[in-house]
Formats: sequence, structure tokens, C-alpha cells
Amino acid sequence: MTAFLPASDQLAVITRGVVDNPMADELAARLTESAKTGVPLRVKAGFDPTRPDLHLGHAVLLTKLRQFQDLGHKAILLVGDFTALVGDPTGQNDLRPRLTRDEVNAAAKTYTDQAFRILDAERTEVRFNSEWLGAMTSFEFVELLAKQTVSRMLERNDFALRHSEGRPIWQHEFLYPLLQGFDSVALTSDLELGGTDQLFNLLMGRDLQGKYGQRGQMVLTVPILEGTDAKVDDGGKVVGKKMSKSAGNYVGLREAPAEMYRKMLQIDDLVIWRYFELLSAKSRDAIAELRATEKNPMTVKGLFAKEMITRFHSAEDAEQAEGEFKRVYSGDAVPENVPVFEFDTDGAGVWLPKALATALLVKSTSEGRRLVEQGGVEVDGARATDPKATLSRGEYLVRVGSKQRRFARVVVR
RNA sequence: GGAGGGUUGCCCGAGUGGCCAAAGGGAGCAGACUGUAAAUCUGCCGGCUAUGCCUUCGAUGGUUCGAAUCCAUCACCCUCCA
Repeated sequence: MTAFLPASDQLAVITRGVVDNPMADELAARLTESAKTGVPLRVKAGFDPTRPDLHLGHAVLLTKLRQFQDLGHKAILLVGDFTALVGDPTGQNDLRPRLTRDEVNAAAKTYTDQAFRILDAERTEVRFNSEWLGAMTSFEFVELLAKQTVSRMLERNDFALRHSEGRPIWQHEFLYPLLQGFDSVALTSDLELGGTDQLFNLLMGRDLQGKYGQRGQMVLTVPILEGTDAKVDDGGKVVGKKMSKSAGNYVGLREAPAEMYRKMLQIDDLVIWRYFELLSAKSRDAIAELRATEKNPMTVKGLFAKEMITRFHSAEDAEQAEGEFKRVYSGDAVPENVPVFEFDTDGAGVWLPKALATALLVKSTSEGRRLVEQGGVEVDGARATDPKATLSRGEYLVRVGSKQRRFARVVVR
């Protein structure tokens, strides 16, 4: 039997960074109850495996789940392999492309590994919702549909918005909240965590559980992390799209340390505090003190980047990433592991834009040509200016851009 | 089932027979400036070893010397009526 901390101590941890805690009283009561009986709460958090990579945005939620785990509660990681096929309309105002079974399986496969960079694998219950949703009969399915009204579904913000603007709402999108809610029934969940955009779906779970004769789950929502391209407006508020791979403003949990470091250092000076608040293990007081004393934004971002890389890789990787970044960006040094591309031309040479495209530094020879014309290309440290230039037999170090600084070694024979 | 409106490049959105690879805005990229960021200014922003060629304006056919623009059919979306 697990020994639980007093409910008040647990609450202090649990409520940090939480946005919505609509059943605060019930939560306190049930923590007390659980501490008394020694029965842990079943805490559910789910992700749909729509993309093969988890990123820092997911880490916010997983970190919260980990906290429950560390308090002795049962963490349930739900992999929405069935719901991924349906597609949650959340966040997008229009239909998102449907995924194939293969895409979902591929994503689900790498998924739990990544989650376990944050969760303790030993103590996590991993479940896939195809287990029950895939096994449902048509009759059971209709029973589920009969538990909710259309008008209630239309209360959901993005449905209401689309409905009023005359944009399409598809039947399968409409179903999504019911399916997610049914997961809570199948798992007899006591509490579900989700992003703020999930509030409707989470409450749907509570509602459905009641209709299936269960004690309805409590819900907590955590903030949606803005992407690395977010800004701070005049009022000091962080504004920006949520972090997502499709928006290209993410830091993936599986990314190489050097890449993570670069991305995190390029976060806006003020936005970095948002990241600290949502992801750092530092206490709020420690963060406030840092903010008051450390005025160099580069130092602040470096601290954050190192903390994250240490968590997802190792302390050693974090040191290396920092060293590499300083060499490459602050000095003129070349990163390690520059990809090498060889061209066999019988001495004829390679047209520079062609070489750039082949080395994947640019998308097309047209783009390569443009970048040369704009002075964005260096060969062996000297700016290339002639878009018609040809690299003759030899070995070259080619660099494109200064923000991204893509490098390649080009060997011409 | 009926009537009407719509489908343009990454996104929004002009364009109703040649001057359209297609206005404008946003996003993005490069340069200058920098601290890696922001702001600002400048340039680019379908492909092709290129003063030209090829592909693109929902799809397919057609009219025409010539179509994103006209016609036909199809698909999809929206609105109103039933």
C-alpha cells in the first residue's frame, strides 16, 4: 500500500501551472479519501498518435502526469490509436486530413518510448483505445450516441464558431468528444488531464461516466504551450500559435541535443519565461529570483536549454550542445558531423546551385541560385556571388544562411 | 428534392479572353543591423544550367490564334427552401 502525503501537500504540487480546476473541492476531498484508504487515483492523460514525434508542448502535460505518479497515484497513458483515425477537430477550424492505419501505427510505436523520457515506465499503465472502441458493436455505438444531444455538442467552441460561420462540421468530427469520453468509461478514470482546449472533451468524459453508472472523473487542464515563434505583446502577454510539428515551431523530445539547444536559444527573450513556468523543475520562487537577477537573456535561455536537454538526453549532452552552439554561432567554427556529398563528374565540375540542391541545403536549384545572388552562400568561408559558378574537382565546405546555418561538405571528383 | 453562391500559389485574397507564373496582405527565406531574439530597411518567395522552356488557378473535355477568365460535364463546399 502506498503511503500518501497529506492532501494539502499533494494539492500544492498538483495545482501548480494548472489553468482550470473546476472541481477543486471534490479534488481535495478525494485526495483525502485516497490518502485514508490507500487507494490511488486513476489519472488519465491521452494523446492521439497523429505525428511520430512528441514535443515540449506534450511535455507540459506529461510532466503533470509524472507529478501524480510521484505522489503515488496511478498514471494511465492512453494512446488514442483509434481516435487518431477519427481526428480531433480541436485547434483546427477546418477538417484535418484523415490518417491511415499505417501512419497511426507507426506513430504509436515510437510514442510510448518518448513519453517514458518523462514518465516512469514501470509505474505507468499504457492502454490503446482501439482495445474497446475497435471492439464496439454498432448497437453499443448507437447506445453511446444516444447519451448526448446535438445541442450540447454544438456548445463546443470551435463547433459553435464553425456552425455560425457556415463552415463545414463533419459527422466524424462531431463524434470525437464522445469517443474520447468513452475512454474514461472504459478506464474507470478518476481524473483526466488535458490541455485547456480539451476542457469540453474532458467534461464529456465525466458526463458519460455518470450516464454509464460510474463516478464521474475530475478534470484538470494545463496551458497550451506556445511555439518557439511566439512573441510577447505590449501587455506582456504571450501570443503565438500553439506548438506543433505542422507549424514548424516545436522542439521535439527526440531531437539531437545540438538542435534542441539552437531552437531553445532562438526563443523570444520574454517568451522564455513562459517555458520556464510550464516546464522547468525549478520552484516558482527560484524562477522569480532568476528573473530578478539574471539580465542576460542568452544566459537565461542557456539555462533552460540545458535543463531540458539534461532531462531528455543527459547532462553530458547538454554541456556538449552548449559548447557546440558557442563554437558555431558565436565563433566561426563548423559543427561536428557535417554531412558529406560526393559528386562524380569526371572532372567536369558541379554547378553550385545544383550542388546546394543535391546536398539538401536548399529545396531547388532555383532557390540555390537565388540565395547565391542574395549573398546567402559561402564556399570555404568566402561568399559566393556568381550564380553560374561551378565547383571544380576538389573538396569544399559550403554554408547556407546565417540563422539556420546549414553546412555540407561537397567533394567533387 | 428545389433555388442560389462558391472552389486561385504555404494561408488569406484580387483577377471575368492576350500586358498573368497570376495584384495586395500574412507566413517564410536571404542580406544589412545584431545577442541567438525583437524592431527596422532591402531583396526574394513554382520548376528548369534559363534573356528562353515547362507545369500551375477543384477535375475532365470543348470553343478560340490565344483561357484562371467563355461553354459542357463531374466532384466537393456553403446558404435558403422542403
